[in-house]
Amino acid sequence: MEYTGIDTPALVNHLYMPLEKIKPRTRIQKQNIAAIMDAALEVFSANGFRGATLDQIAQAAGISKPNLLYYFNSKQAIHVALLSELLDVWLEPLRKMDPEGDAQAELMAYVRRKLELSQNFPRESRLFANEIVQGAPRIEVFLQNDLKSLVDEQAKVIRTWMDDGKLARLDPYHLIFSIWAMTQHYADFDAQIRMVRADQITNSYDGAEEFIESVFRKILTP
Amino acid sequence: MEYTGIDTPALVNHLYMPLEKIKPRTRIQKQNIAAIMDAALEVFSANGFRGATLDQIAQAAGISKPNLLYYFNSKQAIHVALLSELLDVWLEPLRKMDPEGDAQAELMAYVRRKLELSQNFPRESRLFANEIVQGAPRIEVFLQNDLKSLVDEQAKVIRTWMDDGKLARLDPYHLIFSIWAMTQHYADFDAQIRMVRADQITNSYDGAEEFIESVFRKILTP
DNA sequence: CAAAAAATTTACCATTTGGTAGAGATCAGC
DNA sequence: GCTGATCTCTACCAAATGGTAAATTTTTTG
Repeated sequence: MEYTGIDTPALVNHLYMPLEKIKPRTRIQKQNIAAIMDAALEVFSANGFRGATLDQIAQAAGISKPNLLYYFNSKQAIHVALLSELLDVWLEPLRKMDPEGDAQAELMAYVRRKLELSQNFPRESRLFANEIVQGAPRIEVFLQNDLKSLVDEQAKVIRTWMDDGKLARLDPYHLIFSIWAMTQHYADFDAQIRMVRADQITNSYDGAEEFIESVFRKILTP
Repeated sequence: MEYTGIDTPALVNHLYMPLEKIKPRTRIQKQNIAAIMDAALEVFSANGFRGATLDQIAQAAGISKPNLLYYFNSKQAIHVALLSELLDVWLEPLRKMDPEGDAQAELMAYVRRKLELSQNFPRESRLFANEIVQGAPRIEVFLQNDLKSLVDEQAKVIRTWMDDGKLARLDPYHLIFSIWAMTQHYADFDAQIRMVRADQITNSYDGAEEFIESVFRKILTP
């Protein structure tokens, strides 16, 4: 997910605005902020917040550390900017699940979109994984509010579907968690999968779609 | 400071890792090493290798940093000792799966044992999660050897069972990965689950066993 | 109990790291 | 092509961090 220029925390005359969305105004800002965000994604996702260094990020972005700190005035600021830019995209598939649509088709589409997302954006997946494994200290508020209400809402939808006999009866929360678990596993534990299957496949996702689809089709069918 | 090779240097006259090979000889050694390992598990699992500091570990263990370094001569050494002490325990359930036993019962028992393990030892689960998400730099060799051959072996067993019609036909590797994904998710993403379900449950594992068992029963039944 | 061995403490050190100051260079708009 | 705003560079700094040296205290053992 490359930085698009939309809703990014920016720095104006060395004033840090934590979650304010400010459009970069100049060509150079656009360019540098995009480079920084991409570099930060790379470095944070591979090392976690504390494991990442500003020097690494600056180098990956092709600028100097002080210059990096001209755009984001702290390490936290970059991290927060990254996460908040990403959270929306990450939840879109779940949000898109339509109560009016066909129950099984909607859920299978969710599974498929979620898998695609983690396949196409494994670094983003690992960025979140790093954050959550370590207790989600920097996105706590978001999880408790936005994520929680979305999940609650969609769990209700799923429960209605089950009540109507359109899906096998299962705990909706655990169902959602199992979708997360199985789709993200391939991105988050990519290293393990590649090492275990080194002689058989080069891409962790090989065969994953068929497997996951068949699993969820089986367990969702009433 | 950070090096990736395996270090075996000894402190004073004895004490080298892995811990299994260490024979603590005195009461004090036994006590302190146990305290250090527990503290290190706590700190590493919550912060990752790089995010953990020796000061934190020493404090959690109730000793001074130099004293800590009297028992383990580097941060790496503690980490390696921890991981190698744990790896055996962690793989035991998979190893225990018996080709002669009843296919479904064996696999369901594996699922149950794996879930129990991550439920009873969530810190251990997160220790591995941290390590693998970041590319498994310090347990690469183990994954490529011990883990790989065990998985290959048991995948063969599972395939035989499927050939004999005792299980539904699925990719054995993906089946194993899905077991890992679903059981570990509750430990590794505990923070997320607790925040999403803050008003409903206090323990992430609430309802997990029933759900997971019903899922795997469904997908394994031919 | 005395000597040897083991354990702990105090006092350091070199690097790394996040972050700053401020001078100088470059750019955009008139 | 001038001027103010934006951008980048050099030179730093203080705190944190992994680790060491060596003296001192405690424990074990003959």
